[in-house]
Amino acid sequence: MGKGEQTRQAILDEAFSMASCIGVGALSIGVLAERTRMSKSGLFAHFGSKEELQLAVLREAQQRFADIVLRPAFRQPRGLGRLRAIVVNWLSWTREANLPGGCVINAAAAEFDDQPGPLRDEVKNGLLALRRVLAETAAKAVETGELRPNTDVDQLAFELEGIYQVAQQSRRLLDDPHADRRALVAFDRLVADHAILREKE
Amino acid sequence: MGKGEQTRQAILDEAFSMASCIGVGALSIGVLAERTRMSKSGLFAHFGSKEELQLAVLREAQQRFADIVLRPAFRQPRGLGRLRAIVVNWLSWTREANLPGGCVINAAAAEFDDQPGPLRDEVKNGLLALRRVLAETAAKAVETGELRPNTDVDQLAFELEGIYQVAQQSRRLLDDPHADRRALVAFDRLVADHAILREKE
DNA sequence: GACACTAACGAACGATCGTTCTATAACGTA
DNA sequence: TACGTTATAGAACGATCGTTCGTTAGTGTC
Repeated sequence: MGKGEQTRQAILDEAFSMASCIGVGALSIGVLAERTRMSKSGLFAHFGSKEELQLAVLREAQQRFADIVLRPAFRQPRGLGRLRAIVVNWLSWTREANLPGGCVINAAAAEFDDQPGPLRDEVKNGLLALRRVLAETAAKAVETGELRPNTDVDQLAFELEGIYQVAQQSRRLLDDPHADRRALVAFDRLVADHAILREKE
Repeated sequence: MGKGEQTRQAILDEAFSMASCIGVGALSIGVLAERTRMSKSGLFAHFGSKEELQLAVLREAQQRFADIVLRPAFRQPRGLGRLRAIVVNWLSWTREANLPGGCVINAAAAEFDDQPGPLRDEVKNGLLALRRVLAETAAKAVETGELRPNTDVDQLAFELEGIYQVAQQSRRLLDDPHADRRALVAFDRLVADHAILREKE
């Protein structure tokens, strides 16, 4: 990795953790330069525009999400276990990644849902892709016979996303120490509703 | 209502709808003055500081929420019907209120969850109060015998909030036209899980 | 008609914003 | 060691930020 690439990654690291606290939209090149002990112009040269920097942060977030949440879960055999692994990793990924201020992606989702442009598109595509992964993982649990054949996997992905969002809000804003537990309770109930009943289990 | 109060309300109306699009944190006194055809200083005098203006917007949001979502629902007799009325009003309240850019409160929740101060406190208290209302409404449905006595009403409020959040995101960011229907499906299933079973219903 | 009070204005403040330009280091290759 | 390339710095730009100040209208009261 060349020197430039190395610096760029260091900037991105700092920007990533900053964005997690104040939001991608509130990122400031001046403050970021100060934190990385660079000049504004030197830092700026790595991205060409503020928007490009913000996009880079969003892409970085998606990549880390895939590395921390999805990839490990996919080492589980397909089925309900894999789906549950995703949820468990998902709930704790802001602690694994360098995200002192919570999930960048969901914050950006609320921030840009009304502002057309590349940033909104990036967030939208990322979340659509995630929904697809969730739905497909659920579909595999149908194949394995763990979920009922008539399960609406898109509805399931929808509800999973809801569980995640409220868990984040409860933990971060409302300081609820039981948020994760509540999220898992919700997940188990949700899955049980679509599970194929086995006697005595 | 005196002249001053009238102007202040007009400013607040505009700020409210602006905040819904760009977020409470991104409100700008200059832009707001332009939109209301006032001078920056004239507008500023009504609030004394930007933070005070932001607080006023958040309080306005909570008041409108109570007027549009809660008050009408409480005209229903206590029980599941009332709970469902809250959810239905809740899902559509951004259309009733002047909220072209979605729910201000939830956007602010994501924005300020990491920034201590009066704004975070205001949002947190508002959302805690909402959770309380939801839980108490559910508790009344236990009293009427519609929900099981051992229902965890706080867990239920938690999950309701999740359903709302993902519905917002699906509708606003992902442009999903079925978001509200999915939310109601989720609600009905959630309630059914805690309902007292009646034969043939 | 003088007076107090409120509402709004216009100008200016220092700070910070994103961005541009030019210059200077540092580095890789010959 | 010289040269081209890349990486970073420094200074300045015009714009906008929140805020302050002094002043001017409008309004009701004695």
